[in-house]
Amino acid sequence: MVQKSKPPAAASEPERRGEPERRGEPKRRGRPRAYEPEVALGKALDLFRKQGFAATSLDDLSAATGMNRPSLYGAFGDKRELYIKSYQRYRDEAGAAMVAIFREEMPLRQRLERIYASALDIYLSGDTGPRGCFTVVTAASEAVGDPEIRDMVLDGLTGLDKAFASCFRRAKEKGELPESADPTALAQIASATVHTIAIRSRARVPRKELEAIVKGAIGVMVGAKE
Amino acid sequence: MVQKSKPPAAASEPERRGEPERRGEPKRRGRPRAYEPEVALGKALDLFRKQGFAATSLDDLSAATGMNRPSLYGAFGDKRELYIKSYQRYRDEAGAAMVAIFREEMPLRQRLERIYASALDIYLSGDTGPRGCFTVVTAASEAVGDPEIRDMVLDGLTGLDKAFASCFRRAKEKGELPESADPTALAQIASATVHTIAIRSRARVPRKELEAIVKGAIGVMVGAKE
DNA sequence: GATTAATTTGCGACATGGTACAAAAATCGA
DNA sequence: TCGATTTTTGTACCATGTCGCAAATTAATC
Repeated sequence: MVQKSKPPAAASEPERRGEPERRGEPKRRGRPRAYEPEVALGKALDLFRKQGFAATSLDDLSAATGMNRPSLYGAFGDKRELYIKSYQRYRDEAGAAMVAIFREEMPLRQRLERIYASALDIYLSGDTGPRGCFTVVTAASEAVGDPEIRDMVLDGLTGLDKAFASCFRRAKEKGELPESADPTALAQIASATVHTIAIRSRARVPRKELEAIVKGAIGVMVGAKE
Repeated sequence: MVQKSKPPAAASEPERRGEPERRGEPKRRGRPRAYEPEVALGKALDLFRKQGFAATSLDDLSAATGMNRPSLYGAFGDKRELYIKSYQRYRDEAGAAMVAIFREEMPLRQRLERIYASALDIYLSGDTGPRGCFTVVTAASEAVGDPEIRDMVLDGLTGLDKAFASCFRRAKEKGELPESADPTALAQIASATVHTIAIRSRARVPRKELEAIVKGAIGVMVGAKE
């Protein structure tokens, strides 16, 4: 029970009821919702990442979000739709962190180091256990049977491939890689390294070991650190 | 319904009832079982690989194995025990195929090609969809919450790492790799490549693309094919 | 007060994991 | 030959979970 139906009686004057981001929107009528969809979706995402789709019941979700089932249903649709929305949210968050590092100007090795450090932060976070990569976990489970989910997962996988590829291409142009380097192949190795640490993180391999894997992989990709 | 309770009235003489491997065993008393545990376990494994632990019900398992629930329970224990036994069976099968290739004498590049071809065969098989790598799928789902399962998964992951590492060490000794090559780092890349094709296979990436990934990775590991 | 929208309660039909128990089918001993 | 014994099978059952929905309730705006 996280956000429960306490009437927000704190500020007795009716001044937008503490909702943070309601700017120019057309003033919601009717009974105000007792939850914030954004934070509820975040809680749902946490649960799904922890337990997976099938092992997460609506009651679990209801307890975690503080919304009871019908409210959940009304706000997000059924369990599958909630899973999809959670996944989109994940992509927005995790993707944003990655994109920032891909965009910024820096040497190749440093960029890779920061990408993997960021990935490890995401995969190893979680109170009750490492939450792993939601894309990888979803690929392993729901993607086989659900075409819509599969397409989203594929989009995530190839998105990372492409980001890495263009990153290696730029590095090659700047002379950071030998002329013989194959940016596409390197990108797939880089993605594979992301996937392997995602998998291993879920098996509770400690961060030190994952960092060693990353270090070795970077060494193979851009040459051992002199 | 796969092996159903047809009394095996075919061979009317009571000559071991067609059960293949009952050699010198002390003659089972009581009503004979209507199933063969080996094939039932195989069917259970298929289902678990397809749907995962949580999404597979005892009724599903019962239907697939042709055993009804009490028989299932008596033969293998509860659902979790059955999952564990299925995983051990998978490791026996898939592991054997791999070990054979690792043992045999052949050039490094060929060995890698055969390893990955064998992996792809395993991951892409399945009537209803690619079954993927059971180790990877289990790592992503059950390994987080179940220490016993986690240990088995870790054993599988590190087993592959070690096999690759010793394979690269031998190759280096034989002069197939430059003196600067780092067998451990290469082994982790090789494992990562296995993991990435395992993940992607579940997202229904076509075999051609997976083979291209493998080819690129081999190129990075042992040098592009001249 | 009327309207609108979100909330809560609670239902109904069904699936789930697990078990109890009697009938069935084989071997063993006399 | 025939019953006793042993093991598996099949049916039925239980308590609990499960999803989705239809009322009824509450609170805000008009």
